[in-house]
Amino acid sequence: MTQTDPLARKLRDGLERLGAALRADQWAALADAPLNPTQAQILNFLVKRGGARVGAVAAELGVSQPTATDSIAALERKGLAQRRAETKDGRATLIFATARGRALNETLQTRVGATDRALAALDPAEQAQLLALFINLIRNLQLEGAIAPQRLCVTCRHFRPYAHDDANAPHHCAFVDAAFGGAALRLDCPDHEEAKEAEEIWLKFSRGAPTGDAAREAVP
Amino acid sequence: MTQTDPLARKLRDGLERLGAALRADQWAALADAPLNPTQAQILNFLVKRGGARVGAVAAELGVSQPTATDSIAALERKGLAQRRAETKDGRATLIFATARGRALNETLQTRVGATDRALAALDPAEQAQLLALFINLIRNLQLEGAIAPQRLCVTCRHFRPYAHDDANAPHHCAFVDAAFGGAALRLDCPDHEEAKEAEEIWLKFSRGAPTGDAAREAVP
DNA sequence: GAAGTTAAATAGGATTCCTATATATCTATC
DNA sequence: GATAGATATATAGGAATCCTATTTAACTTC
Repeated sequence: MTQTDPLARKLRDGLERLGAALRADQWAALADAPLNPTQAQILNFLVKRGGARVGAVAAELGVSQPTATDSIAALERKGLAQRRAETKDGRATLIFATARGRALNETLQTRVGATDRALAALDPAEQAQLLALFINLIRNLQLEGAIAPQRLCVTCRHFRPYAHDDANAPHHCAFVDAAFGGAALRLDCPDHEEAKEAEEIWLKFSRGAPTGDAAREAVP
Repeated sequence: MTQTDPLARKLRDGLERLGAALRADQWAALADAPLNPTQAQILNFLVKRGGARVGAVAAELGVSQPTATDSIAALERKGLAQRRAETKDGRATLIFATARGRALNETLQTRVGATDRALAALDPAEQAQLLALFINLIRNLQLEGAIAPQRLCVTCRHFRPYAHDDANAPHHCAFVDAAFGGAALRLDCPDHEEAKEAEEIWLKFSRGAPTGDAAREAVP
């Protein structure tokens, strides 16, 4: 592909538009809070991961390492994050959210913005569709090396796509040993372990249910 | 809704992730160009619209008006945009891309980044699905007043959803007087005219094809 | 152990991005 | 038509983001 195809170009424009709306939303949600969207995003990442290196923060935000250092310093000044030496590697620094940081993150994460409402207004089938498409895109970006590996179900060694007949919960997670449906697929699971045979799992997943109705819905 | 529902929350996270990837992409694509993603986005907007007011630029980017003024000034310093008095309204300023600006925009828009490739890797049916979902979301945001009115087919008075029997091109545009399919729906059409009966058009569109197979695909 | 690689910090600087306010101009009202 | 209010932008002021290039320290490899 030497040229963007028109539809992909349109989708990028749409993504850009939604991204801008999300960013504006975040500023609005933080109007009374002592931080800005970038800091809030880092804080949430630190809480979710229970600490992270500077490089991981930079990769998560998609910014350069010095920028991550800058923003982490801002969080530190505000007493929301702390820096500790990494024992395994003397070059590295681990960043943690403080108790105050965790508490603040908790209140911020429950706030509902315009984008949340727009997403919630989709009907459940559309939401599930969108989630599947996002997972697909994130996986594509990961394969390209454009983003750091995400903790997706579809690349996890515990994931068994279409292990069950139940159309509402066809998948199985071997870690929690439970069946679940497409709407419960995760983008960032703490129990994730990268599968060696990720490609194989993906094929099984993207092929859809293995029964007769696996035929494409586009076909009448 | 006083609390984000879990799936909507997950979708917001996904959107955030894709937005970050897109931003990183834009920086990479502009590595050798004399501007940054924000300026490039403004420049593209100015070219698409053939000029815009400061306020419209701010609304498009989802930033405050002074921020838009700042970035427009940066484009002006670089000789890529120009400011003119708006004749209709003495308070307003119209911003235009210069010939150099238009030329630069042209070369930049043809560049293909990681996000474009990730989108292009989706199969055509998935791309069409994603476009429909984006349109739905953008419309929801517009209804909430969270973003400025976009020039969408689905809110245009020339749009006739499912006017034809052809499953590949069921819609009709009365402006160009031609049939077209879901993949050709626009997010920013220069010929757009806001429909008075937008809600009605939307209902007709979202209900799907009016024939017997209009039943929800979720139903067996 | 030397050379190369990697993680983070530092330096330096342009720009983004905000809120608050000033200025002009338009619009609606008495 | 004068006046009050609303609107469009610019300005002021300042914190942070964000970059590239470089330095420092620590790990890794041969």
